[in-house]
Amino acid sequence: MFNVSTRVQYGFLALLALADGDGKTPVRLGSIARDLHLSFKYLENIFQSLVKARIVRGTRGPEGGYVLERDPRSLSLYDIFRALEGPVFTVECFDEESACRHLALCPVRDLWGELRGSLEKFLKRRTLADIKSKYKKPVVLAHMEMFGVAGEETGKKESASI
Amino acid sequence: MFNVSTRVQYGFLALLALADGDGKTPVRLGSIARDLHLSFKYLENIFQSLVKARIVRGTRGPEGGYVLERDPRSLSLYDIFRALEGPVFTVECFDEESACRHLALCPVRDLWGELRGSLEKFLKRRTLADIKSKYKKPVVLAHMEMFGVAGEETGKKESASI
DNA sequence: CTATTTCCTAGTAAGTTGGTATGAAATATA
DNA sequence: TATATTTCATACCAACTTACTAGGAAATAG
Ligand code: FES
Ligand code: FES
Repeated sequence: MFNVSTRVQYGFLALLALADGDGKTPVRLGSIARDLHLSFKYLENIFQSLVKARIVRGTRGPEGGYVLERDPRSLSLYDIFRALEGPVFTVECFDEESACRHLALCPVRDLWGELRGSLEKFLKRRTLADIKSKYKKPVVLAHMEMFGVAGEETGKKESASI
Repeated sequence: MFNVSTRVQYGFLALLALADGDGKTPVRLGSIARDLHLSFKYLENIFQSLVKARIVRGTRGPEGGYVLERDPRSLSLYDIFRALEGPVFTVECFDEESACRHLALCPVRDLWGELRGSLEKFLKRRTLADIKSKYKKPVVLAHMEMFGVAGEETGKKESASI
């Protein structure tokens, strides 16, 4: 089965939030989590993988946050999958431990190879910049509107209503 | 992540074993399990799904076994995936319960749609007959040789060596 | 009647997914 | 220097999926 994990879905959305900015001023996870209605803790978890893969760079403390470390035009969906999920495509026949991997000529093995190839080709072709430029409106803003949130970015912590 | 489950791998291999035959005389799971070095019980489990999906038909008793119920030229890899794994592609954004599914215009949502499309297109294009005809040698025979098994189909239960 | 083979319903151990919890380390600001 | 803020690091957990196994009922050829 092919499942796009929530790690990838949320991570990708959050990366678009970084790409929406000017690329210089760090974006806090707190604001992304609020805007996209996602778990802050889970986003932190996800972003540690992105840091390790050198896709983003974080700076701590007040005025801290994350910036993209790679050019969105060369940052592919494949890179993001690899950073967040590890291997993109698995099949027993390709594993070291598999009994059948020594059969040189096998149409079934070839089939899995082609499937992997087609999948990777798709993922490598799409970059963060491609997706971002697909519609005029910033993606994060669009999702905020979906939740009926007013776009107050530096707002005063939505008032002390508790 | 995309994982081709062992259900699909083994099931596909076993279907090729049926396709290797004349299409009339039933093939027993016992012989397939022996030739491909797979678990008989697991194959039974897998074939129940194939029966339910009307891909194969079984007849019980001695001289029983399975035959293909569908033409290999129209039996696609997609059909086999569906029968054995259920949904081929899942992503939260497409689910009923997902928070974001009501956003009409979303480049990210479009991206997942394209990914699904590309995957399904690949799987629907390949048929059992295609793969079978890719090499001259029957696929099952090739795998048997890999295990160093002599091709004795109706053999005498590999002698009472226990 | 008996051996053989599929059919059917369960169950289960290991791995993956989708998160939480807790606290340490760094840093801007006062 | 003290403090609030933010990332960094490690560990944990519940629910779900995967990859099987178990035990027997039902059909059928000889
Ligand atoms: S060699 Fe792995 S399926 Fe044929
Ligand atoms: S609507 Fe689901 S990701 Fe945008």
